[in-house]
Amino acid sequence: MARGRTAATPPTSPLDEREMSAWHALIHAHARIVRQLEAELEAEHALTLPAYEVLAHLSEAPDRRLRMSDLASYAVLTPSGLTRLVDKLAREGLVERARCASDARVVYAVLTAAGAARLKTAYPTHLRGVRAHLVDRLQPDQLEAIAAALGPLASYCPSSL
Amino acid sequence: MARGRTAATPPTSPLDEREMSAWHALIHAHARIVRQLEAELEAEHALTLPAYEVLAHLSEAPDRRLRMSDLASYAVLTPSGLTRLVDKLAREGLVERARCASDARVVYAVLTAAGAARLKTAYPTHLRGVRAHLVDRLQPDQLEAIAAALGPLASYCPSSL
DNA sequence: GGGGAATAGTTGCGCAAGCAATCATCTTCA
DNA sequence: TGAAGATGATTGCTTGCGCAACTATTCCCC
Repeated sequence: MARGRTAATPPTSPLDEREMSAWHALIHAHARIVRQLEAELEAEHALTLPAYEVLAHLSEAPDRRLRMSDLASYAVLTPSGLTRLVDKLAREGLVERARCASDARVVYAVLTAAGAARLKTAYPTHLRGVRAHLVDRLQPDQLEAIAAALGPLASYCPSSL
Repeated sequence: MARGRTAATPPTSPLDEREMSAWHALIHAHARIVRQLEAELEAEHALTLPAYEVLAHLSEAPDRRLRMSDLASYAVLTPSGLTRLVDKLAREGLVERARCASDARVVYAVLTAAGAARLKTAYPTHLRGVRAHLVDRLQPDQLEAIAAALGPLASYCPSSL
């Protein structure tokens, strides 16, 4: 816990102005962007953001299928959260479950034709939202900086780690 | 809606590599950081992150009190969410409600002594978390870049807008 | 090869929190 | 002044989702 430090400093020094504002900016910007995006997605296509992301990731996966646990990390959900989300999407016919031949423990979520179609219609909304609320409001170098700074903190860890 | 664009471009052009990775980095990093932070806060002090933020904002407010609606925007909650959170904190004796003399519609949330004490013990945990999961993993200029880029997108809008 | 640990996924449970509707109060302006 | 609209806060309802516990399968290795 205690890494080398001199006697007089407190356990950890308080956040300075820059640190505080970065932290708050991250929290607030995220909340605002995600909320708007989700509201639009929900209003126009009856999809939550995680649901959209599940469909999107499946559509880009080989064979349009992914293991549940990989999908969970992609979609920023816990395994249990993903199970229920896939339940729901399956009820709507947008994905299907498929067992894995070589390992009976794993389950694949597979994008159905209906799911692909739904994704296709929702895509413009999502794209427009990401642009309107994030991308188009930043300079290219700012986008780069965010990706470079936050990317390593995200560490997808799909199946690995 | 449609700002000037030439005929051949699609409604909105798809996200390029840089844009995609910034967007994903934001989503994933946020999720990861907030989850860890919240887990620690909850385990050590039985406080959710929004609850901590409410206490923290109150402690810095003049007279240790804030209007419900202002507090809601600070804490990144909807009014209804804040009402219930304050309900809960009040039940635990960490905050109190106070009516406003000049406007009977507004309610102040006021930090109690117990709330201040709880905040004081939770502060190190929060601080350590923000450092460990965000601040200490970035270069100073990266923090600056995040604050500069995301700050405007957050737009606190405390009571004003 | 069989027993214990690890891994994949699912469920029971509970809670946090958003939306829409409602109530109370204040403002405005005819 | 009094009726319509704004504003602040709360509640009913619903849902998404995380944790912890559980089952099923596979891996490891003695």
